[in-house]
Amino acid sequence: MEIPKTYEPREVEERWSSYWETKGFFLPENTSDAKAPVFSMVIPPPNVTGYLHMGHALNHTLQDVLARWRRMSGDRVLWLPGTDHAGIATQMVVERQLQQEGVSRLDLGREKFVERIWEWKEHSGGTIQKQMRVLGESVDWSRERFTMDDGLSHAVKEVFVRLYDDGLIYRGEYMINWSPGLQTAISDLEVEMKTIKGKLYHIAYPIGHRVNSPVEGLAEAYQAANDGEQKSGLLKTPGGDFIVVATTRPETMLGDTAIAFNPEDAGAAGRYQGMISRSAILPLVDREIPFIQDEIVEKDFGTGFVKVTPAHDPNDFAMGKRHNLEFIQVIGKDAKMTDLAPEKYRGLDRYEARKQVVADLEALGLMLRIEDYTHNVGHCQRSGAVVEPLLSTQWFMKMKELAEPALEAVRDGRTKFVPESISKIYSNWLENIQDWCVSRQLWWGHRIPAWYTPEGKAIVARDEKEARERLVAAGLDPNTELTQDQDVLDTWFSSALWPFSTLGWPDQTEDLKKFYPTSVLVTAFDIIFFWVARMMMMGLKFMGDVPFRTVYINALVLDPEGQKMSKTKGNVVDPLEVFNKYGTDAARYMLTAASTTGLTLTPQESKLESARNFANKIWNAARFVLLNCDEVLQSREPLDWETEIAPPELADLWILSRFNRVALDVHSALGEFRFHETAGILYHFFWDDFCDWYLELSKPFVTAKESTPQNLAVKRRLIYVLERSLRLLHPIMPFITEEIWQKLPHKGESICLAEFVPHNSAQLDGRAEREMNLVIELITKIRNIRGTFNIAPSVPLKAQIVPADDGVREVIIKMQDHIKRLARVGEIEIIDKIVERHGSAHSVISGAEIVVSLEGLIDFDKERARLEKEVAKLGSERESLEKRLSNQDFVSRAAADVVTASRDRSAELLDQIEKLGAMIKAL
RNA sequence: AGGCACGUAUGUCAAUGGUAGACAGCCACCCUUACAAGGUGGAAGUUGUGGGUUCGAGCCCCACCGUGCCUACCA
Repeated sequence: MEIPKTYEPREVEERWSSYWETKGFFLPENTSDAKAPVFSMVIPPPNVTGYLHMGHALNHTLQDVLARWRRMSGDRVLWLPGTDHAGIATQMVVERQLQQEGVSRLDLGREKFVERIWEWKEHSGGTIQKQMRVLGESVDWSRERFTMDDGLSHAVKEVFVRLYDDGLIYRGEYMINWSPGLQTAISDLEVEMKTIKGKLYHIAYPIGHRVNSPVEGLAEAYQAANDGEQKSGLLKTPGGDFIVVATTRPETMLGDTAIAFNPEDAGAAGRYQGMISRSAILPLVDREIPFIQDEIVEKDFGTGFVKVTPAHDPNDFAMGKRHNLEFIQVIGKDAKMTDLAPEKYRGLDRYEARKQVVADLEALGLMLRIEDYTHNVGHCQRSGAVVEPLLSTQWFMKMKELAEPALEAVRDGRTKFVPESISKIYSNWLENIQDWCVSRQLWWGHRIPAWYTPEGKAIVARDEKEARERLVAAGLDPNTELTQDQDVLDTWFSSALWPFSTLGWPDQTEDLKKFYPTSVLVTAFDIIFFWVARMMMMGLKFMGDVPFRTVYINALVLDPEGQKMSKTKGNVVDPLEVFNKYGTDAARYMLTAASTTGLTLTPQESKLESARNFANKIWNAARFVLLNCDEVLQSREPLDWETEIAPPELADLWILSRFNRVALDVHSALGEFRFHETAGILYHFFWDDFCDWYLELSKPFVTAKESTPQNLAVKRRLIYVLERSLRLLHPIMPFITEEIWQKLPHKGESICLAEFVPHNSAQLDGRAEREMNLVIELITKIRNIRGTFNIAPSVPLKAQIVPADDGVREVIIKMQDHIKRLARVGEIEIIDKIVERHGSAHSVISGAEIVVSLEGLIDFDKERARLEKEVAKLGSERESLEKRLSNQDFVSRAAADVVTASRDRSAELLDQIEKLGAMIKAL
């Protein structure tokens, strides 16, 4: 048999991923037991324009680990894949394409444009799906969904209509976030606040008089008025009174319809007593605007006067509503000044207008001060443009009523977050939730199912036919002309339905009954609000139950320097490159092992190397077995542990016990999403226990030329443990385990469907573990001596061992051949008492004393130092134990088993210290 | 501004209130018949600082210093 010395992942991976998919192993129907428990997950649908990034790689790996583990544990597993239509992103991609052809989407028209997008999707859209296939993710491709599919679109309409009928969706003119870059409204969540260095402009507004020619000296007067303790924004001059307001956006003053100040300033002792009865004349516009009092204005900020632009600022909008102000929209959707602005400014871009307004105010002497000012400005997440708060008619979803059940479901534990601390963040957001603007001025997406009569009355219905029926019901002419709303819904609207729309809702399908609620959602932290919370609300509203029992939040993947990855920083790591370089299994292992309790994950080259080495270790352990166990491997039937030819020996009982403990631990760790621990347990079991000890112990029998019954039994058990270990490793490292498993005696078509090893408590063997630990410790101590004195491995040593009791004696006799070989000792003598001390090195373990003859090799200073160091180490441990034990409070208050353990340990330490002391003395 | 995390070996991270571990790196010796992507042994820590609770604190509480994230927004 030819087997390469190092594991070559690439060739292996290609073979198995296509095999798995062709065979349909990942369909839940594949589970033979129709009554088996169900385990279901929906994938967080990636953006259809996207390609796999490290975050997906982590997210998908963890889901795959869970899916494979549950599948092997006998569950009917559904892991449903799909993508979302990413309205804005996708439209942008195709628009950019058109731009290169010199065509705009408007030239093409809506229908043709949407056709183009579908074409694009068919040809270029499936990148992530292809990547997922390469990675062998165990999703059910037969159930793949896309948010723009007929079924899911149907669900979207149904939800919209029902929410509307329930009064939870409404249309109205409100202040929304307008993205001038994208020419659409966006939701609050899509606005990203960035700190910007801007200016704060202090502007004087005249009270009760017009300013037609430049005013002198106002800036100085303003300076003087604010020099002292008492600051004031009211300037009295021979030419008349002025008030001063400050703004970061001077161009909006053209739309001012009031000046506001805090009611306390208006009171008897207030600075601005009496102002309420006066009015200002808006410079450059000459509009007379009133003063209003409003709590929202802070007295201590600036002058205490605030200009109010109800059509261009969310706070001002609220004040406008409260005080019945005029809403004058001076900036349009194209971010240019409208016809409602004075003629001079019309058509100017908002920033051009700002310059002009500033210049004009300066010319009039009304610009009193311009200071540097750092503040936060909303930017459109997608286009980067500065968001314009605009008054606009849009569709909204009422959230308060929907949020309450979603809060309750987490409070009462119907849905659990892992880690638990996430639930606080979730609740906090839901408790302060605002209504959701769901309409988007795009062409790609679910068109809003609303029709308008020529008079502008909106009829919400599933289709035009139903809209006409509803016309009749409303007593209107069914033949009246109807035009459908031009807008589409936010992509997240359809994503919010994902856990049930993908399963066939609103039809009561078998899948829906079987797989809803889903068992687990694995997702990233940053879409808790965008997605998780909204799914909770929609699931509870339309399915009457939570969409998932557990939400596991995976870590945020940082770059190797610990920085957040971003395209602008240019530090994005392509997971496919990493997976290619180190192998998919190694990369998966690294990601799993790095999934600790923290919220971030910093992949490191060294961790990947270590993971690759682990894969190679597995490969070579298997290589050893495959190259040496021919006669057993010829049998294709799985092997039994019990074999009549030779009874299990200590090492066998030990590894079996260890294996069962590990199987048990892995089960419970995965059950609680402790991925890091799972990876660690398996690593140490396979490398330390299986390779370093069990496999090493087996060597004399396995490599022996003659096949005695004992040799055969050892080989059989070796293969037995290896095959089962592969099963435990499979969820994390699917490819290498499949590759090897297929070469071993096994049952079934694939390790994917092999049983995930029932742990057998009866095979836990504390005695075997204790005895084997003694052997391991003994060998380690002798190796330690060899290392200290730099004795080459080729030089055989002579060891004497003093067992503490007959049990130990028996173990040493039983294992002496192994001990000799692994410690490279030529001769072992079991003695009752140490006689020859001079010229030997000594060691003490729990249960035995060891003497290694080093005639001519020993360095007494080194030996003394070594023993004294050991004494010091044990001594300090004993000291602290004794200190504790002499404390009456400890003895009386600490748990009994802790006290007992401390006493035992202390006695043990004393024994060893005394023995070591005697050894030093005798040197 | 408010909220939430986090500060542990050189790096990245672990550790139900019971004397701190892993991986990588480092030092020494070894190509010992699966693997040098390996083997054997070793060195490395006042757990950010200062208090408190407790028989006992890396872990719980308070304050401070430092770092990160989220939410909101101040004109």
